[in-house]
Amino acid sequence: MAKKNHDSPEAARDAILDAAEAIVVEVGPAGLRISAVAKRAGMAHPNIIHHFGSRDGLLNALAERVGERATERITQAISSALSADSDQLVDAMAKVLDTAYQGDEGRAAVWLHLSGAESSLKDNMDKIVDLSHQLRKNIEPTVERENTSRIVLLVTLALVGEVVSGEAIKAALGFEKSPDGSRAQFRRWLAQLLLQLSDSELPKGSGKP
Amino acid sequence: MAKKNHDSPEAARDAILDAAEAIVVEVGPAGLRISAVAKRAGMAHPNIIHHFGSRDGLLNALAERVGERATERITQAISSALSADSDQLVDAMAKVLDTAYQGDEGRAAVWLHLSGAESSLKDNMDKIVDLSHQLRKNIEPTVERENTSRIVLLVTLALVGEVVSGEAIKAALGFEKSPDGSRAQFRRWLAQLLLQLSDSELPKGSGKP
DNA sequence: TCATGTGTTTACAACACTGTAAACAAGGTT
DNA sequence: AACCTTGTTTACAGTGTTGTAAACACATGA
Repeated sequence: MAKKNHDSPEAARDAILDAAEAIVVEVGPAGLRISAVAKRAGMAHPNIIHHFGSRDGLLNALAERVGERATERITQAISSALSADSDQLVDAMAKVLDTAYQGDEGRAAVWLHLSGAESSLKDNMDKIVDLSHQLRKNIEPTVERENTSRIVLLVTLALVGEVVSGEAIKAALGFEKSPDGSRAQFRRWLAQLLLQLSDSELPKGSGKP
Repeated sequence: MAKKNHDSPEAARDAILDAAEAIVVEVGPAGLRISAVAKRAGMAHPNIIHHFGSRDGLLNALAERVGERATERITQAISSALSADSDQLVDAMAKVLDTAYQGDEGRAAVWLHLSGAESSLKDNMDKIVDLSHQLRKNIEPTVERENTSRIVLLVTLALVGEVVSGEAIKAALGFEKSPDGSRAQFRRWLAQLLLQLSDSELPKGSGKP
């Protein structure tokens, strides 16, 4: 006896992707077993292969969806910062970092990329750099785009590191976990630092005079 | 017929750890198969279990060795920077970053930590913060230790991110791979930025006045 | 020379996981 | 009402991986 069908293949695919995303967030990319995904989605595991072709097909589809969502959330947060008053700027910037650092989509995106799943990373990064550069130009019109790229690179790498082993490293360095503890303070600190970089003199392009 | 024995159990363990480290660097922690390690070390796989008890035992032992070596290399580089003249400081600092970012031990340490292997992370991070704070105090005696921790956290997270998906992110952001390309420039830029942070006004601890 | 210890190997057991094959169920279409 | 399409399930095959058991080889010491 077959269980109740989904109305459309899209609905089934979405249900499977939801389950897969939750599991990836929990156990990481290596631990993803399609039988576990099937159990969580309430179906038998061959159904997943029917819809996505293979385990890799599922991972790639998930990477695509998750990358898009994370990028949309981050670009939205930067856009908010773009239209913020200057006295709210630090708050808005901290929120950008919160958005990037806290979202499960971001975590899943990193995990998936880590496991070799492909996604349109370049397009997404381009959008983020564009918006970030607009923000920096709002603060100081003469800033160089090259520096924007560098700042985005630094923050992105830190984000990935945060996702991968942030817990252990922060704990080892004595950053408290509690809300409004030193971790939230760290984000505020970083937000201020990034905004300050827009104003102050950054090292020149080549590094050598 | 058994193949030529190692002289001591330590020699055998070292040979196994060498092979395991090379493989972890290549394929990441999830891809480590003890049979592959055995093949590379020129022995049969049960011998690995004989020496380390289990696959996890091997991973933990490797994490310990690799963490110690990476920490030693990094602290050594910071110590060099400590005794550098001020006109060589940027070079020395860039070398610290190179040491951290390029070493295979660093990559393996991150991979292993990622796979759940335990190591004495806190002790190693403490050493690094101590030396970094000495360096910052040399430049400006009034710097706060809290800020040193934050800077080390930021750079460490970025290092982890670099190891995990640095290739893809840098490529997506248009950083060239060639030696002396924009990646080397990025490290120089970051080195100058970090040194500059020692001089300029950093955000206050709480972030709110 | 024999005995003991241990590094090492071959053969195997047990298990988990992915992917396949065939049948079933439920909807829409003619 | 019969048919076709497709979402879904059960049963199974195949493969790869960890860990075990027992035998083997080589060194050291009595």
